[in-house]
Amino acid sequence: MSIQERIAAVGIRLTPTERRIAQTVLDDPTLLTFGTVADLAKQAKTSHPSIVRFATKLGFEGYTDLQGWVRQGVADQLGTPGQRIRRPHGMESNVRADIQTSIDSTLSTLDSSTLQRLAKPLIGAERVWILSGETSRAGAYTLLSGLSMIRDGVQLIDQHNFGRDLSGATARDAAVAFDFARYRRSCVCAARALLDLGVPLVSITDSPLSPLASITDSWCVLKVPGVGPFDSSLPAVLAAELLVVEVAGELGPKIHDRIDRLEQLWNKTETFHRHSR
Amino acid sequence: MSIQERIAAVGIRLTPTERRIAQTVLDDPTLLTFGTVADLAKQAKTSHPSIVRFATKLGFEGYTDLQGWVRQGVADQLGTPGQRIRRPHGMESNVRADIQTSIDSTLSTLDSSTLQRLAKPLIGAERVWILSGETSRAGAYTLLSGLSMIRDGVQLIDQHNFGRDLSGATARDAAVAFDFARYRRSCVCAARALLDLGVPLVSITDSPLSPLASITDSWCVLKVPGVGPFDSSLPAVLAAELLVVEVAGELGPKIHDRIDRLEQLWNKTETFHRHSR
DNA sequence: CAATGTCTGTAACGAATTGTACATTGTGAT
DNA sequence: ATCACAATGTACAATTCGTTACAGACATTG
Repeated sequence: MSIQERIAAVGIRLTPTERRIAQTVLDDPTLLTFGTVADLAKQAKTSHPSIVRFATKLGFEGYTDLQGWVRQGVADQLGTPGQRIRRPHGMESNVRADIQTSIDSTLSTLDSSTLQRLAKPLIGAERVWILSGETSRAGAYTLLSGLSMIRDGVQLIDQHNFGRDLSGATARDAAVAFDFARYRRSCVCAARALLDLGVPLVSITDSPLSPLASITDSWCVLKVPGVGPFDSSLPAVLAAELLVVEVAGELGPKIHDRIDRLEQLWNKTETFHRHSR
Repeated sequence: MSIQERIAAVGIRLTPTERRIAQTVLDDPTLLTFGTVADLAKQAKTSHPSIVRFATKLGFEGYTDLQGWVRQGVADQLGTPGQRIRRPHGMESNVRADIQTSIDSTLSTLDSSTLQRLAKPLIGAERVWILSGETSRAGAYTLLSGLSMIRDGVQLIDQHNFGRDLSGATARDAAVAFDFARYRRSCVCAARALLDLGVPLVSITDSPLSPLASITDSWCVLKVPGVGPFDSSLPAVLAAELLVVEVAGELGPKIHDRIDRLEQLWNKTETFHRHSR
């Protein structure tokens, strides 16, 4: 049983101060292994007794008992240095390595200037249309969610209603198309239709040979690793998030008011659970 | 420089008792990291001052100094790789580095055994319900998409129709809940409702303090980096994909037929663009 | 509005910590 | 034998530790 589990076990019964202590402990595990009551109290901005109460609430006799338990845990790991680097066995390590390099590659592909170029059409656009295939749905959703929070008029287009939704698109709008590997016919068609209407198109795909890369000049190519039987959505999601950051950066302080209003709305409608952090 | 090297450096100049202390320290490194002067003295069958003299002869101010140095050494190895990278840079907010370490941390959190534990309820379940908050929507979609391809009865629950959709859930089903940071009230409520119905719940969250961690025993905690104004969805998506891989692996060759059939269906309905790759 | 109970910080106390002054022992040289 | 000196243990002082008692603040309830 880890310290995380032990905290979670009583998580709901913790008072605000104890919750703060828990967070502090989770942020820096060394505090608990090496630190004293005073150290912890200072870091969590509370008093000594609250630390002790925290320890007892976790089911220990006192702080000494708690610290002893934690130390026993790290002492066990300390004894066998070989255990520390236990590599995941089997082919799994390939999947993990692939994911790492994929993220790495995506980050270097989407460097500052590329990102700027891709984000540019989205900043001044009246509306932003988002198109996506199946494996890239997560990326499209991320872009929708992120962009919606910092600007109006963002629409995710479902494959079932291309005609209805796209009919009002104009050259003052912009579109982002995600499409990977098995290019969705409907997605490609919709992208072509938008281009015909004069809408600037940003396409995020996985090959220069993609049907979407050839019909626009704002595009990027991401490397998509296979994870298990299917392709990973991570590069698409990462690209979407970086795009949001870029657009947010360009819009600057204008978005602060917007976010504040969103915050107030959430509070009023009690969207969130009470004990948030 | 390790403690062994430091002892060796002054090895020749050590007195008999100091030599005994050194041997004791080398036999059990735990004594130095956690023990007090009294503990060490007892173990080495000597007196308190000899311990202090031993510390000073090694070039430290006193025992406190020596122990602090040793603890710093193990603390460096103790923290996660992500924490280690972040240490020297201080509070620097580098989005790209944060993303890298976040992926890194997620991969190490979801090791083979943890993944197995989390995936287990999803394998035999009659139906799988997926709940999600806002920032984790992308992860929920990824799980829906991936799981749907390898098994039947996967449902993504929208916050607007919890009641209608969940009413038929039974103890033979399973549920996966994504919820991060600002815990969605509706998501927490739905999770509780499912638990009341006896449905096994797997929760993927960002803190042991999450309301979802405390009410189930299949859960994991992911580190979510801030990307721009909002939190990243990458850890959730990655977790979802790894879960799919795990479930797919457990189901084994059964899923091959299923995928083949899916393939044929796609071809017949011409879902994809002709020039694929 | 009073009563009650929970939460949390201040103050104090005994135990344990490290470091130091001093006494004792052991050893080798003269 | 005795002196010099290093090695080691004893005793004590100054902190610091963890813990407990107590009282004020705060919210909740009747």
